[in-house]
Amino acid sequence: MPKNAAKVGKIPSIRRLPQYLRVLRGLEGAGQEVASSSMLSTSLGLEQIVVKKDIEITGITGKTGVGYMVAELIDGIEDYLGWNNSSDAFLVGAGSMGKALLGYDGFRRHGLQIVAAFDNDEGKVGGEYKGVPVLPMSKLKSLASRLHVHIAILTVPGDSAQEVASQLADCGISGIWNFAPTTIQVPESVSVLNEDLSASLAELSVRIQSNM
Amino acid sequence: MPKNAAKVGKIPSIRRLPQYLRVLRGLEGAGQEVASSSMLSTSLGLEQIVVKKDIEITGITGKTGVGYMVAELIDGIEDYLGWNNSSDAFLVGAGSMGKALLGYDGFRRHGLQIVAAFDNDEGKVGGEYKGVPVLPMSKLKSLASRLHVHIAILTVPGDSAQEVASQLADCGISGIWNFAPTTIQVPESVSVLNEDLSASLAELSVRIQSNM
DNA sequence: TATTATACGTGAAAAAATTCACAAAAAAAG
DNA sequence: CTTTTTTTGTGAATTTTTTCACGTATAATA
Repeated sequence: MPKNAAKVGKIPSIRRLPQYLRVLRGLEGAGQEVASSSMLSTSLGLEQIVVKKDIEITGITGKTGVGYMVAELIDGIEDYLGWNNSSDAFLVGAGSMGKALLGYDGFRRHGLQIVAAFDNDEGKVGGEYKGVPVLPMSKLKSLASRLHVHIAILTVPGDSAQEVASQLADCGISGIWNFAPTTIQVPESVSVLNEDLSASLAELSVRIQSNM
Repeated sequence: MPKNAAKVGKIPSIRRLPQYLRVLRGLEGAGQEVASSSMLSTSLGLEQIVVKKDIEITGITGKTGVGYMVAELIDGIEDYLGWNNSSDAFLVGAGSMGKALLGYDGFRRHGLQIVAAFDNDEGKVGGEYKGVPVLPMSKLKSLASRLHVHIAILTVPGDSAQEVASQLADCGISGIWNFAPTTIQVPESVSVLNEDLSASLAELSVRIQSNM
């Protein structure tokens, strides 16, 4: 019925998968070999059926009456997300948000390795932060093609976001994680994910107002 | 039909409202008095019908054949979000992410004023960052009740998030914006909004894989 | 061994969100 | 003044996501 045969999958489910991964890794470290949906659901504050349906999309099946094999489920989720083979990323904009993300060690665990940061502030260029070199914007294109980097984290101010995004698209980047509070226009071949803090603040504001 | 008469509203719509606000403020600054859904949709890369339906939830109506009054729409959205009367917030955890958020001046525009930061690192306590004083955790409870603060931004490491969240709930905080990569358990009276970076990374990863 | 509790898998129902389709109003154009 | 274009508002259809209900398999218990 729908035109797109290759469906993307359920986005809310995809967004919950990392939570399972986090719990499962803890279980694995504790030597637990099996995990049930009820157990995962209580430790994450979700409904059991949500866990089962989410796991279903990864293709991993458990054993009736027993549960899921922890190691197999971890592999399955990582596989589904493409997080088992680490991919390199650039970070553009070494301001405070950029630095915060450079300091976030969770990315490594998720198969994302920030290999270089870029900025056009001469005071920042040349140095390094958390082991990641800060390079001038002029080096972006040559490095992108040389290192085959195709993910970029965009943490520049809103008014330069569009220009940088265009540059990134031009460099062959295929995914932009946009932290700037601006809508960026890129060719269709580039996936953009907006990390919009004000959206979350809006949701929280309304939830507080309605006492839930 | 549904049990809850006071429905929260459509969450995706709520999360998009700040985008309209951003564009509308730009228009207002440029002296534009009227804005149509088609114009808003093209500048944000959304479908026109999405814009119309989103605006519908705020209760603001436009004029057929003309559009929406910019000033009225801004007011209406701010009103709906509760962003017209500024509310104070605490930030707990003055690490790199905490500092990045303290430096994010967008909050002010969204009616959120961070009045104090808390940390238990003695090296940080006593100083200030971006004009916000960094106080010891021990001061949290007394200040919360004295200043009637009811929103907290949680930027502590994952392993102390639950403990701090419990403290916050104990202080009468009614909304927690959780940046820690952990599920926190709080009483029902407290709204939690998880800002899960790994969820976004998961979504981006899958989208890149499926070439869209 | 029989019974009970646990737990997966899945088709179907329900709810939420998006998209369509079109009537009606206003402005612009001819 | 009439026609065309633009645009809101909304009920309905569609799609997506969540939730339910139940069959079946496994383990534990009596």
